[in-house]
Amino acid sequence: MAENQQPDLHAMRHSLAHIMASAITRLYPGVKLGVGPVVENGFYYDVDPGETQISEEDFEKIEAEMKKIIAENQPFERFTKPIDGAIAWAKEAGQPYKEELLNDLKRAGTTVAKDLDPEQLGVASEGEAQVAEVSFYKNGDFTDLCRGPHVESTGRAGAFKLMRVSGAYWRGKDANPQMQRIYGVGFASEKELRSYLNMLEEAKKRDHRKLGQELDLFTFSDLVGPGLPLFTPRGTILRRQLDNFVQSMRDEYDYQEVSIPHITKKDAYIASGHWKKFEHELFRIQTREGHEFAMKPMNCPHHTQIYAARSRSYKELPIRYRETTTCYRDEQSGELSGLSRVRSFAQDDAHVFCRTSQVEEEALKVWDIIDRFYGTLGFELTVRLSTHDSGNMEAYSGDPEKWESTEKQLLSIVKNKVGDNYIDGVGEAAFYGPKIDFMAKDAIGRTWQVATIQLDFNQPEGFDLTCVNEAGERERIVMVHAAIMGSIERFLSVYIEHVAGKFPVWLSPEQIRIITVNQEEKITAFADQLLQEAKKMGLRAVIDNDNESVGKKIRTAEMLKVPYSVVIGEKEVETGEVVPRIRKDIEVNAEHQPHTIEEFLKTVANEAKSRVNKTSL
RNA sequence: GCCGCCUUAGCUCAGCUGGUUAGAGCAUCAGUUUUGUAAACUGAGGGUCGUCGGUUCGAAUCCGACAGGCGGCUCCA
Repeated sequence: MAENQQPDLHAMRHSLAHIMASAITRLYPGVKLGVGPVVENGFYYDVDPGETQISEEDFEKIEAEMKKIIAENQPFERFTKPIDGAIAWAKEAGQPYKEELLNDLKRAGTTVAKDLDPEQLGVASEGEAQVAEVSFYKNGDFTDLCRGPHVESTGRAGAFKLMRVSGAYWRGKDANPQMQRIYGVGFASEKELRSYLNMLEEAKKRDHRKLGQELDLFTFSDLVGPGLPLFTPRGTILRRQLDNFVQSMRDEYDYQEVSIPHITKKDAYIASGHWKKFEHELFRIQTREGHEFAMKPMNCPHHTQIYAARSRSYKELPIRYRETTTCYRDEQSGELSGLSRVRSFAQDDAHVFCRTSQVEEEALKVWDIIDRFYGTLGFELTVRLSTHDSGNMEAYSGDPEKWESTEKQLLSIVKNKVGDNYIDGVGEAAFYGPKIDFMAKDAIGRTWQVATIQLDFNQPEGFDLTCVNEAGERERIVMVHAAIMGSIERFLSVYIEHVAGKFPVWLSPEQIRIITVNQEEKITAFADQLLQEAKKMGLRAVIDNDNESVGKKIRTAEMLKVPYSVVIGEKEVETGEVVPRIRKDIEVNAEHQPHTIEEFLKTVANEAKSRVNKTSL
């Protein structure tokens, strides 16, 4: 079968992890080993080298040793030991982490930390073993506890490169000792390795932090503080255009815009349940009279109070509030990164207050907006149903039955919409309810969580939200939380990298750049006339009348990724026509040809209006 | 927050093992030039080498703390 002809990348990468571990053991005797699994594109091994530290400067040495082991073409030999014999082996070999894993295997039959009682992790056990024997793999003089599989011998492990070393908690718990995690990538051939490394270079080029500076979109200030982005005029245009697009679709579905303050009393978060869970992530404010306030980390409590300002009839429902507004969360400093994770961010937020019977229709309306938004921006979406983890109920509010029923409701919505084409996100729910999350796949194949539709039965309880029903009784309602971009900052980080800074015309901070050949009066006047016409049509145009060569000014326009530029000189003044220079990614139906100013501007304006990345010029 | 690495002009970076007034390109500003589709020429300004402290006759260079950034871990309403 053809499949058998394919190199088994998983086995190769796993073998590379062992080869790296054996190299490290040779170079750093006494090193204690953690785990060494296969990950996307490669592998890692967690090691505890004791007093010494392994740094990226040591990679050359480790790689050389690995290459030696590969050249020795040691066979991978599998053998088994009874569980108690294995534990004795770990003790003797001075491998306490392996011993801990073996104890878990013996007692619970697994080493997966999240499936185990945290109190019991790694504790030695007496009595009957869950696992009778365990397998080992040996290459050369290196032996490791391992389930396999491996390639036949070290010579067949493929091409690799060590990438980085970082800290990682033993078994992912921050109370545990921190080990050094050494990452490598592995591929079947040198050629594939090189093409992967090239792809990484490409990803670096479109890094939103780099483009944000080059395209003058946003900045950070040490005085203002980490995680607090400052948007320039250009960046603000982008935000505004994206937000307008979302809001125009919300308008179709009769959302009403509301407006709230950015701080609130602590009491609101006690009622919502957020205080209990996120007390330490709030920016807190003490008033001079000693009352405690907090910067809002989300908008639902405020919005509930607009709903709750008077009694509501069932006839009014659903009531849909929307607002794009900034939230503040005191994220851990090590978490902050560009626009992807910040301490102040704008949510394009909305809350629908409705009866349970109205949830499906409302969710589908939001879903429609999400489809149109991401479709327009060229993302492929996948859906995740994020539900609670019944083994970890302390992370959630409300009773389990209510969780079951609301999840069933969301499941049926998802099934109706996409059939079985969704991901099961057990344990991914919000503390107040299950949600439908949307993941966008970007132009270089990475996926990011973006939009979300959340069903909340807890906050209506906490804030006692009701409507008066047909029988004249107070009836509990539910809330649907819906963000399309989620956070504009985070969305921008994804989107800037998706398009590599080449925004479609409707989003471009600068749509047309008018370049003068020289500073002669008639040329400047013509350029200015073009500028005024463009402005009249609602286009964002800029004149570059600097005393620089035309080549230089073209270059500047290219580097700013302006979609259209026109050069204005003697010729244009005489004929009254322009030959637009069009950014390469924009699809054109014809060669660049002269157009009257009116034709040109009309075409660009149409393109901007229809939010496509095409032109009929 | 934790582990590791990094921090020299607005940006990108030189500055060997500590040794006189710290450099370059781009950007900025001024002058010359009046330019035709990806970088004209000349000149000028701009840095208490992230901050504070220490070692030393002497610190951009060595050590420490703090701040900020990067890569991970943990977390993510």
